[in-house]
Amino acid sequence: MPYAPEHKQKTRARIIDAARSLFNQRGFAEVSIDEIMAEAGLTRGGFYHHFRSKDALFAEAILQFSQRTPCQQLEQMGLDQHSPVDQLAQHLVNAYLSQPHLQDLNGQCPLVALPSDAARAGVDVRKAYTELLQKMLGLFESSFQANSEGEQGHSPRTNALVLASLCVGGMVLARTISEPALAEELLKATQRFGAGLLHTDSPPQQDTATQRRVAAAR
Amino acid sequence: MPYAPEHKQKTRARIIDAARSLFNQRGFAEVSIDEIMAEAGLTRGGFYHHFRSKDALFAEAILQFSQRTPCQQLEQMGLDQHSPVDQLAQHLVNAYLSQPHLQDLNGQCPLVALPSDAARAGVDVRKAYTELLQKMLGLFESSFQANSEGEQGHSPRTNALVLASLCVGGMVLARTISEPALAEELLKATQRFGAGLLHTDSPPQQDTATQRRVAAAR
DNA sequence: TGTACATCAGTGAACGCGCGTTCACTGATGTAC
DNA sequence: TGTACATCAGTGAACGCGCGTTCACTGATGTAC
Repeated sequence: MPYAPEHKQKTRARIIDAARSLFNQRGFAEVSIDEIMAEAGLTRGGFYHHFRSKDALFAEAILQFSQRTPCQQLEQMGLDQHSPVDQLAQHLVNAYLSQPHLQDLNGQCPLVALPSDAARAGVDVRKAYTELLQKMLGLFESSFQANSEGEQGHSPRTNALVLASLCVGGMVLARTISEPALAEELLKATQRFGAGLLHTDSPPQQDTATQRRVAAAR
Repeated sequence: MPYAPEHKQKTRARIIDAARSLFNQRGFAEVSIDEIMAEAGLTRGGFYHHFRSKDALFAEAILQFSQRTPCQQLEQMGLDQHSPVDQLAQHLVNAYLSQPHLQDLNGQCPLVALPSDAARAGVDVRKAYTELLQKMLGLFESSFQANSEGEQGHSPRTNALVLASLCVGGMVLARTISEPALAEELLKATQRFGAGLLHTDSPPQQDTATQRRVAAAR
């Protein structure tokens, strides 16, 4: 048995990471297997020892990100499962709809980077994409559940679906348009609205004093 | 002067229409110039008599849609500029976040069909994409202006940015995921939330009776 | 402890293919006489 | 009114190129003796 058993796994992980980064930056169709393998420090020929096809690698790349989502990164940074869940959601929304995330082509969320690529890919890719969305929804939903105290607003599930659409939609539009000022406007508006939704479950009714308090708390 | 002057323009429009339809269905990189020309009833060679490059055609295709947006279609269907503007916005949101729009790969809004394609294209494409978004924002903003009567909610501009992000984000996610049930959930949730936002400017506070009234009105 | 060996991760040349773009041409058209 | 002509929209073969994938191979590795 030549080579340690983890050797191939490490190489495989390196290829997946290179693929995720390159796909995020330039899209699935625009990146070649040659480039991915070179980025991973290898040559083209070995690719099919690790993956069935380029499409299979695409699915793996999204799955890998799904397991390293900002949620987990925040969790690892001191917020364990028993700390108030809404704080985690709030941090995620703020980080998601931020200039750093807008600039971070390499590390950005695939939900934003690759929506139309994934929509046209095979079912494995779309399943991975769905799994990533489900994770985001789960986090938001439990945050709304923890926060709603018999109020008359929408259900936690509805609010979670709305907040996820807001995060992805705001960022997708900001990414695509050609005017930085409008992009900034989009991020600010969706971030503020999302924060209000999470904080009080009734953002449009909050007065400006509340808005100022929310802003200061950040 | 052979051929009537409008002859070339008609051919050009036919090519643009074929391109918009094919790009919408399969993406920019996945559709070849051969296919577009064939769809328009022509052969490949003539392409460069009409367009500088494939990228230039992409920009034209988005611009063309921008001039045939659902807003205008609704406007042409009896709602002139002086009728209550919020009705137009309401109709647009309902039509946008609907199953028919989800199924209509051919005629769908490019904001939804081609976000990551456009994000990686040249500046002309991104400008066309921006123009399309601006039109949507303009419609929403004037609707919120007409509807807000000194309430304490967000500004019309913020609400418009949020509603546009919601429409695009909800539809992009619904398009991409692999589970029809979740897609339907996304459309329902974002549509209901968007309707509430437009109708009362304070959706999360509306009680279930109000929700039922809004639902019945549709 | 040292050596021969079997394994298999990684190599790089080659395959067929379809792409965007170019170009010499053709032939349908409206105009001039 | 009829005909020769200049125009230019449209044709289709050809170009160079890079892609995803295959395959015979090579050589670094851990194991068996």
